[in-house]
Amino acid sequence: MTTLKDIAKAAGVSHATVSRVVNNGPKVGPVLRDKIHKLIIEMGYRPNANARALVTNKSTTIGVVIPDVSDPFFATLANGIDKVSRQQNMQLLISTGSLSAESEREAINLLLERRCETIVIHSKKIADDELITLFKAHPHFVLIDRYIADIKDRCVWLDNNEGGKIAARHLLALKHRQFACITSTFDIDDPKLRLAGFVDELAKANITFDSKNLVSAEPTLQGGEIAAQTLLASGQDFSAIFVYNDAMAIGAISTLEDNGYSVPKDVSIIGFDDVLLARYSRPKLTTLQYPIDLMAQHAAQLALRNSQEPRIATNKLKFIPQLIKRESTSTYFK
Amino acid sequence: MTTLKDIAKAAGVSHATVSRVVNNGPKVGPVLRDKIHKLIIEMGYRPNANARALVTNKSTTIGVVIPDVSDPFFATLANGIDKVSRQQNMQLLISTGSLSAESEREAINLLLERRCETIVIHSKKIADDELITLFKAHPHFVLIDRYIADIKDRCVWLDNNEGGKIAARHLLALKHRQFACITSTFDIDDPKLRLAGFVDELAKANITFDSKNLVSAEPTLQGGEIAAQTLLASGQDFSAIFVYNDAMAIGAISTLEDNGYSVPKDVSIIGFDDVLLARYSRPKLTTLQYPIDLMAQHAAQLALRNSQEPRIATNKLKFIPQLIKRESTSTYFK
DNA sequence: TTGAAAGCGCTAACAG
DNA sequence: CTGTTAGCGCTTTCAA
Repeated sequence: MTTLKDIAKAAGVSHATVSRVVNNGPKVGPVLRDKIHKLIIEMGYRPNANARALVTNKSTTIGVVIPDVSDPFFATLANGIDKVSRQQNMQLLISTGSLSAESEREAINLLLERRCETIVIHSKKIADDELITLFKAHPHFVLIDRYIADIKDRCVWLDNNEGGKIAARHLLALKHRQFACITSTFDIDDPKLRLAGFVDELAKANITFDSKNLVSAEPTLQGGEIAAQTLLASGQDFSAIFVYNDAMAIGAISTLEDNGYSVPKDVSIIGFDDVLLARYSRPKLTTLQYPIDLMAQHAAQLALRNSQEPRIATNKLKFIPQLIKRESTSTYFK
Repeated sequence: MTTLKDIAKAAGVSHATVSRVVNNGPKVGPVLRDKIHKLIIEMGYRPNANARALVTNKSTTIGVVIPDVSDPFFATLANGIDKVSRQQNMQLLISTGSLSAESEREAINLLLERRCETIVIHSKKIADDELITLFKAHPHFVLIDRYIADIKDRCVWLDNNEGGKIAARHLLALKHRQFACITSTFDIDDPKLRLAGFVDELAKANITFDSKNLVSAEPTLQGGEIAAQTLLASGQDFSAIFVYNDAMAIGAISTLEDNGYSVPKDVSIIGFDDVLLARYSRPKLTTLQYPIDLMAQHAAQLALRNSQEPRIATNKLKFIPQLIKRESTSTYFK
């Protein structure tokens, strides 16, 4: 590829001068400037970003650690970050670290080697302690979708617990009194927090959640189908189900309807996340919105701000899921 | 950040030696090697990828130009590339260039500056000529989702025309004789090719497609809803609709059902793409599968192979959409 | 087996 | 306004 020197040689000037015109630097004579500009176009010169990064110690790159690009949730997350990075003329470097501590660590390391300006990390598997150490060492890291008290001003997170409470209040207001829950088998905090919030809120209304009505499965559509089958087979009574996420909720609905139960007439269902699917399932799904796009944008802004001194953390860090009332929940009357 | 020199100083050796142990290079004494290894861990050394890229002229980066990370189609594309790049210890640099020639160009340039090992480009707006010139200048580029004859051994593409034909054959076999089409207003080739294939195949069966039954809208769910309304309002007769993509098809279905038409009983609908939604809509959508994940993997492999001499192009380049028969189409009988 | 030295392409003083 | 120079962190000969 053409380099600064090539241009300099062709123009009969020093490479410093060429560098100046490339960077619109301090005054260069208009004649020279024009001549060099022409040469740059003609010879198809493109500055080498690596060389630049090396000398300036800036990389115009924002790194993102996510488990999987194709998952709509993470795709939306990445997109949120991309939106703000484009505004700042930065680029997205994605490092996929799927759900093991080892691979998350590896993903972070790769980004570290790239000397990204800043890094937004979605990590569910690395332990709190390790993350805390890591974040102390790298002031430009930001954690998304997870709250750790010791580094709380660098966590952009959703209050899952509150989400569970909101779900409970919604169903309670609809006069439901017997509940079931479908949760995820994945060993992360989110399902526990959502469930705990839900159960706590029931308790406040003097309802003890019967753990026989709790079923776990994989957090997928199929998982939801299976969980609903289990629930049905158990012969327990319930008029409403709080489901870990929308995919499972939609799976559960299809099982229920296949078994002659109508949603919401016989059973109310509430999901979590508000993915695209939720809006177009039949019945349309009542759910709790996970504003991941917005959160990602905030995380990116925070990250960018943290990457430069002085660090000011005025960002919104904690997000509350919002109830999206659609058609899968209704008043209980029997 | 810690550098090679820091480690060298701490170990009392030259930085060349440290470089050797970092790269498992030619024999370094086992004692030294151990000592240095320890120091590397202790001091948290991470090689600077930019410096490395500069000197080796390799970047272990694979660039991707797509309009939008959050669109499930492109997210899947990116994921396909990510899969093969991970295998090769490469990383994904995403450059979003939305739907204007200028921004696509800009996205490519940014990747060029990064000296990516190779670049997979999804471009719908840059003219053929310009792309041809660009590709001649950069033998490591690969074009995805578009076919240009002059650079055909570097295009990984779907035969959209054939897709239209397959749709037509399917509906014809189901005894439909009166058709409508919903197409996209976006000024790219895909909708035209799909439609042309569809119409041509009808012609083979001696059916002239009535252009009054053709409606265009934005290629989104809402677009599909609107298009179906227009179709309904026109009062034309048809028993089957070939829709540009799944999102529009699902939108069309919801409009039809809201207006008292049952799918597929009254109207058969066939989509295109086979996105996730297609599998979980009600009725489940009959559609043509766009194997974008697979295509992206092939593109990445081709790209990687093209980035090193000698260039051998043994890859599969042309893909044919496959009919996925679900519930939204059925035999016509009236 | 190890070190010295050159240089990748660029920016940023510092001179002139 | 322009050139000279040093050096970013690293790999890679070439010597020792």
